[in-house]
Formats: sequence, structure tokens, C-alpha cells
Amino acid sequence: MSGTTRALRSDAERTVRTILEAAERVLSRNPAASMEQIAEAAGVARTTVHRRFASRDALVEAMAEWATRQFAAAVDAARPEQAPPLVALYQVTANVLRVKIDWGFAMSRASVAGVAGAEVARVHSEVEARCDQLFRQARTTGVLREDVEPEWARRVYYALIHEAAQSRDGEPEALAARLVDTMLRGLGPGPGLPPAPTAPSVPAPTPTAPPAPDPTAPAP
Amino acid sequence: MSGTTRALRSDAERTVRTILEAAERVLSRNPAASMEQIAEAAGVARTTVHRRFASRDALVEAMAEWATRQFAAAVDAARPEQAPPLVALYQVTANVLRVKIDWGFAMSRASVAGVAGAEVARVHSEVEARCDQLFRQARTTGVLREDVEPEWARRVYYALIHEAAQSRDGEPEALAARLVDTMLRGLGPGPGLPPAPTAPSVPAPTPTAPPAPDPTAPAP
DNA sequence: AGAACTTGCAACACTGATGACGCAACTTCG
DNA sequence: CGAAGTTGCGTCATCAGTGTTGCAAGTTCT
Repeated sequence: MSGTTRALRSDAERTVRTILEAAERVLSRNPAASMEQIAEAAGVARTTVHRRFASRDALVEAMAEWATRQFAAAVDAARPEQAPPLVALYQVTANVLRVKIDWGFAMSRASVAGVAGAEVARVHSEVEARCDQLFRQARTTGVLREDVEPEWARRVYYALIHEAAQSRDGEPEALAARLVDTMLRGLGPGPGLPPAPTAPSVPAPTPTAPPAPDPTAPAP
Repeated sequence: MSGTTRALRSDAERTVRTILEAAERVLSRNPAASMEQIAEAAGVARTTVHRRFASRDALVEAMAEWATRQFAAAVDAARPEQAPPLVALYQVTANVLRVKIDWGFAMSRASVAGVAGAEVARVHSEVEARCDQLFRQARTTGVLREDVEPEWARRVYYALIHEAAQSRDGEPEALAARLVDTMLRGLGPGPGLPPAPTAPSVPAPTPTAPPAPDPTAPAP
């Protein structure tokens, strides 16, 4: 890519960082925001943004790359393969939340196929693999049930992380605790009450979907 | 709004419907798609789209309204307040999934504050209220634990619905069953193994967040 | 069949966003 | 201090998407 560009001067570096942060702030509220708005939020002229990032896409790419690096670092720092699964799960969650709270937009862009650059995609799929690995180990350790598809487990995990990051009510550690607790124990009561039937003995859930309403009806 | 417009002719009505469906298909893949692309997907001239929908926003609004009507119908058809909470939960989930699978984009737009029209917003917050009511009842019935914040419970529920709709692997009933099961029991083992500690006895989860990487680094 | 309606096509106007320049003033760094 | 680098500002060029209009050809409905 931008292979051999001489290192930026310190002030320019600061500007780049400021722009990235502003872009995250603005785009997470309105993904269709203009460069102008981003520049304004960064306290910088619009032309400066264009000077640092060749195009809008380049900016988003840079955000994704920046966020991805933090993401990878967050996972690494938790050393998921060194600790027992349950602990690892908790640590990784807390660390990732810390990043995702501040870089939600950039990270979501990074995981959308086709938008991400090769490096970004690589890191994400690598983390995904480590996640699966962690889940497999959690399974053999008995932390995770054996009858759940890994695919679904990861989906649920990612979804909960997304939600927890959105909510922002509390410290990452607290959010992580609640998240892991919810994921493993669910929201139902522990042992003692009738567990939710997997295939509920309900009168074959009537395909209760009503006849399609009329799209042109003037709304009752 | 468009108060007194004479009913459309049958072919026009069909066109409107076709456009709405095409728009959902296209926009769910690429929210920034142009009217042109939507028209093409609908097998219709671009001008026709503009004839039926005054502006892009109007089109999205119409999609939201259309989806919202199906959404409300789906909830109603499940009669959540007539059945025992667990059954109701399952029924509602299955019905809503059926709609959300086909109208994911429109529904997500509908729940974004500010974008939705008054009627759409009203219906959604009404459904939200019924959801909370259902959860409250589930709580007193012992289907839901008492120590979870209702806010978090609803967030988790919505997030799981979103994921289940995304995955699309299976019939709505099967997805609903898995979803409800996951939400209530979690992914951890049932009674028998050490339940996940709410506050894990871990060496105070080191703020393992590493030093911020250099955004301008040429990527190792 | 005939009136009323709908659609495709082609053309046009308009707007907002994007991206590129050059220059003067300022900051960093050796 | 002085060279090199950086930023703000004004300016210009371009372009894609949006939204309109008029008309001929086709469809629906009575």
C-alpha cells in the first residue's frame, strides 16, 4: 500500500489521530456524515483531512486498521490460551469491550466483508479462530454445553458484546461480568424451576403470521 | 400525510409492492445503494420509483411503515397476553422472526430514533411496552430470574432476535426454539457444574489494555 | 371500445460531496 | 536561526445521485 512514506512529523501524527477519533465519533452517530462534518468535529480544515487520507474510503480503511490493531492487542493482552477458559473468556470480554466502546463504528466496518482490507480481514478471521478455539476448550472443560453449535455460540457471544458496548452503562469489567454471566447461565432461573423446553409442548405453534397487510393502505 | 389520494389501480399497487421488496433486498445488502439500483432490482424505471415515492426518505419511510405493520400483526397474532409467558415468548419470537428475516433493513430503520415517522415510532414503543410487560409477567411466574434488569433483558432478547434473523439457518420455529432456549438457559451447562461466578475470583482483571498502537505505523 | 391510468424513455436542472491546487502563515526540528 | 514540513483558506473542477417534466405506448377497468 502506502509503502515508503517518510515518517510524519509529530504534529501531523497528532492530527491524524485527532481525525480518526473525530471520524469515529461522528460516523458512529451518522454513518453517512460528510467529510466536512468529520473535519469540523476534528477542529480541522476539510482539506487537511483530504491531505491525510486520499479518499473517504481510505479514511474508513485507516479507521478499521487502527481499530483492528487495538482489537488484536486487546485479545493478546488477555492471553486467552494461558488461562482457564472461564477466566480467559472474562478477560477477553472485558478487554474487547474497552476497545469496542470507543471504536464501535470502525470495528463493525472491519467485519463487513468486502469493505475491509486484506490485513484487517486477516486479523479478524484470526481472532475468530482463536475465539472458536477458546469455545472448544470451554466445551471440553465443561464451561460450555456440548449440544450447542459453535457457530451459534460465537454469534451469540458477538451479539452480546455488541449490545453491551452499545449500552455503555458501567465499567467494562462490570459489563463483561454481566455479559459472561448472561451467556452462560441465561436469563432464566437456575436449577429449581422447570427448564425451558427445547421443543415446547405447545399446540404446534400455529403459523400465526397474518395475511400480508396492504402496503398502499393509508394506515388505519 | 398523503391523506386523500384515490386508491391505486391494481397494476400500480403491484408495482409499489415490488419496489418495496426490491428495496429491502438491495438496501439490506448495501444501505447506501442508489435509487437506480433499487429500480433495477425491481425491474422498473428509475422515474417510476420517484413517481411512487416522493423522495428517498419517503421510500424508506414507506418500507418502515410496511414492515412495522407486519411486525405489529405478527405480535398480535401470537396473543402474548393470553398464553402463559413461556409459550407466549416462544410464539412471539417465532412470528417476529418470520417478519424480521424478510424485512431486516426496514425494521432496523424503524427502530432508529429520529428516522421513523410518528406512527412507526408509536407502534414500536407500544410493542416494546408489551415486551416489557411480558418479561415482568415471566418474572413473577418464575420463567425469568429476578435479579436481571429488565432493560438488559430486553436488549439481550432483541440482540438474539437480530442474530437469529441474520443466520437464517432453519425454519423460524426452530430458530425461535434455539433462541428462547439460549436466552433462558444460556450456553453453559445446566445444574451439575460450577456456575459462572458473577464476580470471578480472578486476580483483579489486570487492565490489560496495552499501550495504544501507533495509527501511522505502516502495519508490521 | 373508450376513458382513465400507468409506465418507460429521454432530457434537464440542481444540489451536495469529493478531491485537487497554490499560497501565505505557522510549527517542528536539526 | 533556518530548512522542511504542515495547516488554513479560498478556489476550482467534477461527478453521482436526486428529483422533475413531457410525451408516446401500453394496461386496466367499465
